[in-house]
Amino acid sequence: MPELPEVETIRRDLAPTLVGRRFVSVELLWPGIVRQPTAEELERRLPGQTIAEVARRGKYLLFRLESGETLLAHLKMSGSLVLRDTAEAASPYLRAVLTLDDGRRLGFYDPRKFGRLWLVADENEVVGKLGPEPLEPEFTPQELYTRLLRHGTPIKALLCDQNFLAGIGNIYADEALFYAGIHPLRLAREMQPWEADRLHCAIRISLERALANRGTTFSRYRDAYGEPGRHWEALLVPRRPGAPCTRCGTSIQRIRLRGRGTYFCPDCQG
DNA sequence: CTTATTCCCTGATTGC
DNA sequence: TGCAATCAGGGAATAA
Repeated sequence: MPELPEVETIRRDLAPTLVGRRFVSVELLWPGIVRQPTAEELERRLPGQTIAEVARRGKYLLFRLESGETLLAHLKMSGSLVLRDTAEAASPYLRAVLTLDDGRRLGFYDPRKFGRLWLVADENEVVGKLGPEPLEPEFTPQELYTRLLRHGTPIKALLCDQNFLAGIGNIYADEALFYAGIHPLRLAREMQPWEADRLHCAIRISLERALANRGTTFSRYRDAYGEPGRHWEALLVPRRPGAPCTRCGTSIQRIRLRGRGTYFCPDCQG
């Protein structure tokens, strides 16, 4: 479950080695990984293209190419992108290998086959509808408050909606709401201005703390070197029902919201 | 326009 | 112990 901090960690790992490099070949061990165009067309069009920039939008990684086209990758639940200078160890989960002109290889591993690749002329075809980037200056408490009022849905569901705010998923939505002291089922349009301020701050701090620890690994997430992140131990909300709240010791509750496990402290987030 | 539900996929976990 | 059923979840597609 790579979310913004995990994808940004991978981006920072990849950018210095990939910018200026050229793709020389594409090997699709599971062609279903290509969402757009067809697998055959991506195999034909990507080789020979040089990487101008490695960017991120929400949970998407963007490899902007000198041609103006963009290669996009989404890791979804269980994907990882690992850079090596030798051939990959045999793995049943290796779905694609992108080889670069310096001999390095970018392996896309994904046990659950949810992850996808796109090669498009206009990246907005894929990421155009995403909400604001929470760490960018355009995301302000005032803007958050105004937009919260337009929704009659539980705040947790809204935080996970990529068209409302890009990059937050199940874990960091729970973290931010805990930090802000807001119950996950509170309706967005009932939020008070000061609560939107606290939430805005809480979102940023939750993401920045995780980024400083190179992301949260609790099962599969790996950085571009194949290493786990260190943030699992530093999460404010233990993701086990009945575990003591890190702030007050009360038993952490688990509910199901939109099919997602939601953890919160009934005392701190009353 | 909004919000809610189903489905994809497979390793891990739970239940009998 | 073993095997089947259930769980986990990001987001597209679909329904309302």
